[in-house]
Amino acid sequence: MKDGKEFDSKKEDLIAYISNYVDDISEEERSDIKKVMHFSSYKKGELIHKQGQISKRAYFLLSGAVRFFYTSEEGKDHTTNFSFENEPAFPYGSFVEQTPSGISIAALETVELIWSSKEEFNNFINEYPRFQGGIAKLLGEYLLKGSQQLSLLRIGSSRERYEKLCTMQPEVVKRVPLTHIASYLDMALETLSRVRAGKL
Amino acid sequence: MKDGKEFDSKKEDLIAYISNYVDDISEEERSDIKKVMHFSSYKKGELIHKQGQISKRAYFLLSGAVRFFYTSEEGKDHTTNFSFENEPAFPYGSFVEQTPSGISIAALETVELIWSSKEEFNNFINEYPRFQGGIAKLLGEYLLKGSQQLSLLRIGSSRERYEKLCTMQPEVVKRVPLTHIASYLDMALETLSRVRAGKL
DNA sequence: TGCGTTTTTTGACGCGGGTCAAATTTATTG
DNA sequence: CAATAAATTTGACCCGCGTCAAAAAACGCA
Repeated sequence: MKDGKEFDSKKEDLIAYISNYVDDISEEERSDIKKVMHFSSYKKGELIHKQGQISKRAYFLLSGAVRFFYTSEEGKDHTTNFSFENEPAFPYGSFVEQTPSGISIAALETVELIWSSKEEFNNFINEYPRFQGGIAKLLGEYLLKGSQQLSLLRIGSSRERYEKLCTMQPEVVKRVPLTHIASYLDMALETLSRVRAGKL
Repeated sequence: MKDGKEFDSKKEDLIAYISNYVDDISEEERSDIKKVMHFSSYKKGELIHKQGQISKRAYFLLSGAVRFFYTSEEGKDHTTNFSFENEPAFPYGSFVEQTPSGISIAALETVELIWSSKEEFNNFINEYPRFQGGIAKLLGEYLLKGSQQLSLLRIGSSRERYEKLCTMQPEVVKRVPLTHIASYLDMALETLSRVRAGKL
């Protein structure tokens, strides 16, 4: 929860990411980006954001992995996405429109991240409007990619879906426990286990 | 294919749509938007865009309905989206990055639309950079909504998925032939038919 | 290192829904 | 309005995968 200039170097990761979408970020801009970003960390299993709450912070992961999921009326968990280091991780719609989010975010491993509050974020965009288009595009692309992947992963036999995941998101297969992969692929844990054992 | 000022009034629909994302569009801006938009129409069944080609035009539907789909290696059709009047309809990633698209777009009914070429579109954004953020957001939201809906529609039993579609996209149920609805919901045509008959 | 907890595997059983085939209804067109 | 084509329904068959139960393996902590 500490937050000093000792983390400035880590914030460079975020700036590097943004610079793919906004050209020639000046020294002043870099410095102001760093000013609005704060450091936090979470332990494995902790909730970073809870379904139903309004997102107050835009997170960017420095290390670790998180899982996006929602709980249906019947009380079942449905994983909708994963994020890893150097990726944004927050409920976009909820943050932008300040409405209750449909999803929770939980740490799968120890997570280090930086974040900006909605207020700071808005102030920054007002100060530097040229960032607006780029950041919208950046977030748009990131979210769309995730959402399209999910759609793709949900057609075909269980074997096919697992194989798609292996090629499309090898990182997930390596770092995420089977329960959550099964939930992400929308199949029973047992089925996933059998697919991996080559029995299906 | 004709394109005169007789269609100016129809182009207002597009401007109305954009004005949800860009404030206070001036008379000059309106007029320049109209200048870069052209009119076309397609008959039922015609291809508006073909999988594998680079998208050259950004379409906005004035009337009618279209279907987005791709053909897998095995030659099967997979419907991924529908668009109706007053909605954009083009392969966004392909248009933006000028890369081959993964999807085709076909007219489900007689379609009237307006479009802007990539070149005109770019010129317009360069001329009026304040539109960039808003348009990125507009397209981002539209695409994301579609993609998220698709993910939702692909979990649960066939009956559940059909019921979700009825509440989420009643327009689709009304106007789209069963074959394409079945493909969209990723279930066999026969299954969809039985669900509707209450036999499943 | 040993014990308890969590994760993953394995087995048995049943049904939702896919596939193939054919009938029936609804559109299209001369 | 007949005639052909297209869309939708119905039936029979069967297998992929969900569910329940329990064993085995891997992990976490004292």
